[in-house]
Amino acid sequence: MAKKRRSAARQTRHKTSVACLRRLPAYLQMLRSLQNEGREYVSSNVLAGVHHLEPVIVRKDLAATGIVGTPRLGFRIKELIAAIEHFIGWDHRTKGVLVGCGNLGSALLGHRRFNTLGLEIVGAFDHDERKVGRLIHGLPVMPMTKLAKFVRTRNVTLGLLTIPASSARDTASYMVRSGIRGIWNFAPVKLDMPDDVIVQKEDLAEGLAVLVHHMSHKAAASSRNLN
Amino acid sequence: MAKKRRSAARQTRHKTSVACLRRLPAYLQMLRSLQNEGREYVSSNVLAGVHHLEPVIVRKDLAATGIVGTPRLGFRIKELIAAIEHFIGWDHRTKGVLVGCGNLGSALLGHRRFNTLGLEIVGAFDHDERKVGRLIHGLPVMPMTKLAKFVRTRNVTLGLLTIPASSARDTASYMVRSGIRGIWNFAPVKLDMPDDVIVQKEDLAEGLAVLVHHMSHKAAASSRNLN
DNA sequence: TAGATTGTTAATCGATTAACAATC
DNA sequence: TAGATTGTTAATCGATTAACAATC
Repeated sequence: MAKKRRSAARQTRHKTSVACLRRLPAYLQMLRSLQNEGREYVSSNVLAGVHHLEPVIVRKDLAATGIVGTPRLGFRIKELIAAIEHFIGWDHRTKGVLVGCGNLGSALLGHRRFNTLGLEIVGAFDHDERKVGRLIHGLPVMPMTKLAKFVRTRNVTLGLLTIPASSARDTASYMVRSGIRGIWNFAPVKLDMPDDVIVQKEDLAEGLAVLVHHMSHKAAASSRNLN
Repeated sequence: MAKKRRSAARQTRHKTSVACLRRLPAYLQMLRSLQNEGREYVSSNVLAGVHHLEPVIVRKDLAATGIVGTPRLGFRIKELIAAIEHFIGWDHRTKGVLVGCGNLGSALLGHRRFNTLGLEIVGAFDHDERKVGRLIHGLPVMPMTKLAKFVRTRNVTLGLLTIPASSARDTASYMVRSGIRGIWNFAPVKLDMPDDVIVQKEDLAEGLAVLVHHMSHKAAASSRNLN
């Protein structure tokens, strides 16, 4: 029986699928609000309501975090929150610097939700000297020349890249040379980085393409019936 | 032979995968810059460089748009751009209204790249009366009470939802009652909508979870070798 | 105990990759 | 023609779903 139990935890060794990782934050959000309501246990069935998921998918995802539930009761919410946070890496704060204080960059600097997501933006940088010194949501914009020292003394590992496509590649290299190990890339450019640097690309165009295609297609589908 | 040719175009009828749709914008971006360089043809091999893709994936994706290439030459860039834009629905402007002029909303209002992506935000709205009347990136913020009439007279089909989670659901319903057919949802909430309304959810937490997990895991992987 | 819910194994589905014939 | 590149069919892979035994 003890052997059985360990097997669930061992799943952690399987390479976790990106699909699973992307679903975990939604569970977390729901779990927190259930916890605020004073509930103690939750079933995979309830959690599945967070999107349009099958309960068995939820159980598979949760198993990946090493958590074990109780038949008839479900999962202990408190335990589950801790397990998911630990699994993602949100149980400790990750410090990040933001490079590129334009529209999007400024918005991210003011994004309070990051507090809930284990991310703390501790420094803002920009190439543009005219922006240097300004306060954006309480953070002073610093010149790029101070990046390397800042990253080292503050022990920052993550960088948010929010500059135009043209200079994104050079800036990213500079960030990595400064000690950054992971880049959240909001520029519409593919970054070629050494293997030990993690890059996560974020591109609004992707979601918009899916949305607009579905909208045009839905319209097409109904008018096609006229044939 | 003519029959063979038509079969490629016929692929359009297959339900297109979301994965494919998400890749198309990146091809488009590269195609445009190749066109600016004056090139006329491109191979699937070159396009594959846009991410870390296999050329055969690119050919499959392009086939979904109905385009047909030429052996040895590749694809005519001009034709290909038109085909992708048409397929996604970016060959005609989609008009959108933005609801929620906070940090993120303001940033999106100033996001010039949407011009390239067939999206034109023609109106900005907010619940907060104090924001009404302000100009954000040239657009005046309007009160929610004017939404329905605006949507109808301007023939707007798309809505960008950038308000806090708490009121997102109610606001979304109101948008749909006002005539909106598609919602680009930036609030961390699942929206339950009638089947004929398309919802595309955008959640930064997903990408961040993937990034942070990979970063922690990479670190764990190297330190694990010490055992 | 009976019943609800978990965890696991097997089946299905769809997307990616491999292999290769067609063709300019 | 020879060779590069396309388009297609078959094989592989991985994720989702179905089925069900385990268990509180």
